[in-house]
Amino acid sequence: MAYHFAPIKLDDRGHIRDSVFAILRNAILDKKLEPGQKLVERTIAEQLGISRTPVREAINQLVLERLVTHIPRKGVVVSGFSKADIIEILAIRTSLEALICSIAATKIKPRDLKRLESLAKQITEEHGKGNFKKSNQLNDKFHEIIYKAAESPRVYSFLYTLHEYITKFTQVAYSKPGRWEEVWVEHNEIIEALGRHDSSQAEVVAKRHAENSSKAFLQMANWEKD
Amino acid sequence: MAYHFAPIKLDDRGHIRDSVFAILRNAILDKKLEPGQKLVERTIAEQLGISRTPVREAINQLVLERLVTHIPRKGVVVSGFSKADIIEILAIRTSLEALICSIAATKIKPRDLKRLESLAKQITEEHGKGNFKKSNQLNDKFHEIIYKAAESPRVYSFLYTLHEYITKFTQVAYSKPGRWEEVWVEHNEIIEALGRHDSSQAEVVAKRHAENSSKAFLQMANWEKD
DNA sequence: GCAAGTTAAATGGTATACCAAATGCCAAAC
DNA sequence: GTTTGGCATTTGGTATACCATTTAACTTGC
Repeated sequence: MAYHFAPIKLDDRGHIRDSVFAILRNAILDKKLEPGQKLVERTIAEQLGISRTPVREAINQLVLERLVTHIPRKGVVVSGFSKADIIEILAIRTSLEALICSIAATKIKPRDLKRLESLAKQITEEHGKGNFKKSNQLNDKFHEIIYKAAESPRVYSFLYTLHEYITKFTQVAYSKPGRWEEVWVEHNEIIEALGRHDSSQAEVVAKRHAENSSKAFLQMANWEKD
Repeated sequence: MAYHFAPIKLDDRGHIRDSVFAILRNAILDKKLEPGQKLVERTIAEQLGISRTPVREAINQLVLERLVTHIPRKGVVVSGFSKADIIEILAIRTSLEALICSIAATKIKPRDLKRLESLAKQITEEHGKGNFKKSNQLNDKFHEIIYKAAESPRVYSFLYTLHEYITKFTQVAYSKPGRWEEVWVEHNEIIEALGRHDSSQAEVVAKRHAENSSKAFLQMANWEKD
């Protein structure tokens, strides 16, 4: 029930608030902090061996990311993610994946297309060898290349955040049987559309890819709560 | 060049940081603060007659909204919005409008459909009478009803923020000749799709509506800068 | 014994104090 | 005159102190 954090290491030259933000965020996404749990500035600051100020700033950022909810005159509590929340997040990701892919189609360079082709092959290979962790990493890289090719900083950062929610918060071993064979096909459809610089087609196939991933994801995740 | 803010009124019981955030945000969106201008915590705090703390928190929020940029060891400066930025923002809005409309189609109640029908008529009427301000207000209300019907808090708040950027930051008298006749048609297409609870169709017409609005907007806004 | 009022603890919001890094200016040395 | 070293100022980051509000417990009166 109670939380406890080890004192923070001050070795790094980064800002304490960012470290605190990462600590709290990971604790929530890893479910070390349960939904409904109250976060008390002073307590966290004492445990980390720092003052309230950076803790405050970290908590403010968590509020803006909706990972915690500020209840006036009550403090902040860890938000719960309902099934409806997950569905909303997946839907947003789907929309923005389609968007970023259609933008990327207009800007992508041959070099990145080559890297995508190579990655798509490797993903399938590694999965065939049973290296699921590796294939997931490569999959992330695949999408990251597309994200970056679009040169759309806002869409990129939205998608990055959403991606972390989806993969970290829900610790689903993301591999529905047969899904990776579909992924191979869909990745090639995406590469093909990007290669032809066909925005509308890229949008269509990226949307379908994200929708299928979302479906597979929801099927794997058995949700209890509403 | 230099900025100056009047001392803040402490009458209201809301948090000072929120007031400061609103003041700075409006100043940026209204171009009272020019891009590249440096924001100094102490200076703003002194001018507003408060301490640095709430100013700090307000500035942090502005950083997260990308209205100001934090340059390490330099301070925060007001971000400029390039044409590419506007295009990105319009594209995100288009995607999310299509999404929220498709969600709304599955959830909308007869009462809201009635209100939409009535609003669509009023918008056209008021525009016909030359009450452009009024028709714009009603138009916002029209979209707000759809936003709320979708019961998707994250999409809603994204769209809300984007809407403020688009309308406030760019002070375009948003009325390309002939556009409102199209709007009348498009609004009715949206109402029709929502009424049939046809998600895919709602998505299609909402996307087209947002795309056309974006086009009209970009045509009206003559951008000088890259 | 129960209820109401008063007080003390908890907690978040704000103000202020302190510190470290960086920048710029001034003086001294060449 | 130029360059370099050092000091002062600026500025943001962090710590701490103070205040207001709320909650809860305890006491006191019925």
